[in-house]
Amino acid sequence: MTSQEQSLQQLQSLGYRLTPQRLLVLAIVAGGDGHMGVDEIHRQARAAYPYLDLATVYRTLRLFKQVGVVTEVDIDNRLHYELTAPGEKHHHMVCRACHRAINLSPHYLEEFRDTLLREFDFEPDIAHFTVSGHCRGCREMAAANDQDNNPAAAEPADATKRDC
Amino acid sequence: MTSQEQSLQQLQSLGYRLTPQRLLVLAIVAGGDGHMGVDEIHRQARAAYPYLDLATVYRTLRLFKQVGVVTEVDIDNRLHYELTAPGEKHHHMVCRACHRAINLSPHYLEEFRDTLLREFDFEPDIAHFTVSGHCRGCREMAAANDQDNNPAAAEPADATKRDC
DNA sequence: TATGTTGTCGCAAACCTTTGCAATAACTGG
DNA sequence: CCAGTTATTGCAAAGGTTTGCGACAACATA
Repeated sequence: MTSQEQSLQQLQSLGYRLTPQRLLVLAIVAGGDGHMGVDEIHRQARAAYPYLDLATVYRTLRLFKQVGVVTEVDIDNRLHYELTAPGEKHHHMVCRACHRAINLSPHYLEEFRDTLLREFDFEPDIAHFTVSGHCRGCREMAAANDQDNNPAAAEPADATKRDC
Repeated sequence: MTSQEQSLQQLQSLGYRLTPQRLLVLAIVAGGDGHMGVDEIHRQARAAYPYLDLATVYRTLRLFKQVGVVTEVDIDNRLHYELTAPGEKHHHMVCRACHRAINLSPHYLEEFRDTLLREFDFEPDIAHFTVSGHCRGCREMAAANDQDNNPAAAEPADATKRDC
């Protein structure tokens, strides 16, 4: 049984129905290479089934996420989804500047999770966890720029407003 | 010099302008008790200055956040803001079920930050960090409910769909 | 296979938030 | 204190995402 079929069975066993729309969305996310934007998933899905509504895509992906079939990644305020590869689960670090996503092994979060659970009885949602910040490349670029505009003087707003 | 005045000076030194709108929003957030929703801030601000636009409130708060004057908390997909108390900085744990926010000492995140920085050269944005999950109370309630509906049988979708 | 139950769909409208733009106002230097 | 520069405003419209609702379709049962 493939992992896709497993997912479908799981959905069904939880009382959800297997609809063509869901099969389609699952197939597309599974076929994609890495995380995909909602609009891209919708576009591809429409090619096969033109009536599929965007709202349905959102609802389907939200369900898949809830059940653990897909992982949600928020990239620059846009939702992206990728198949949750069993056995190769990972979280994401998303760069606020270049918007690239870097995979992060769960190992780095487990300790954090354990601490919160132990100390506060708070169960963090680490299954869908995204850390935003600034990646190496963008940090180097920012550092270089700071050197350029070097000559002391607090740079005025527009330079400061750079995202990176 | 109060911490508010400090914030204003900082804005100015970064090249931003001190406008009545900004003073107003700052005063309201400072006057509020804990984090406030954007609409609430807007409503209160309008009482003093009816022309203030919601977009301006959003822009102002985004700026304040960027500069570190306020801390952003995402509660159930709605932005909330609170003054960044210097010396008492904290992060938040937000419960996906009851939507309450629990403060979290920075201490718990610093180690995590150091690791990411060391291992990946990735600087996480811990300054504005919110961990979502499920708090003690809601977890206990969920556990209790599971006991009720006990008699085996995978509960159908609607029970599973509960948020907590 | 026929029938009932109820989860799901498509549609349209709402939601919160961001953005483009021209007019305005805050700061700078003279 | 005045004029020039440019950050900021209000407005309107767009953006991505969610939601309410009636019609429909998936599953279970007989």
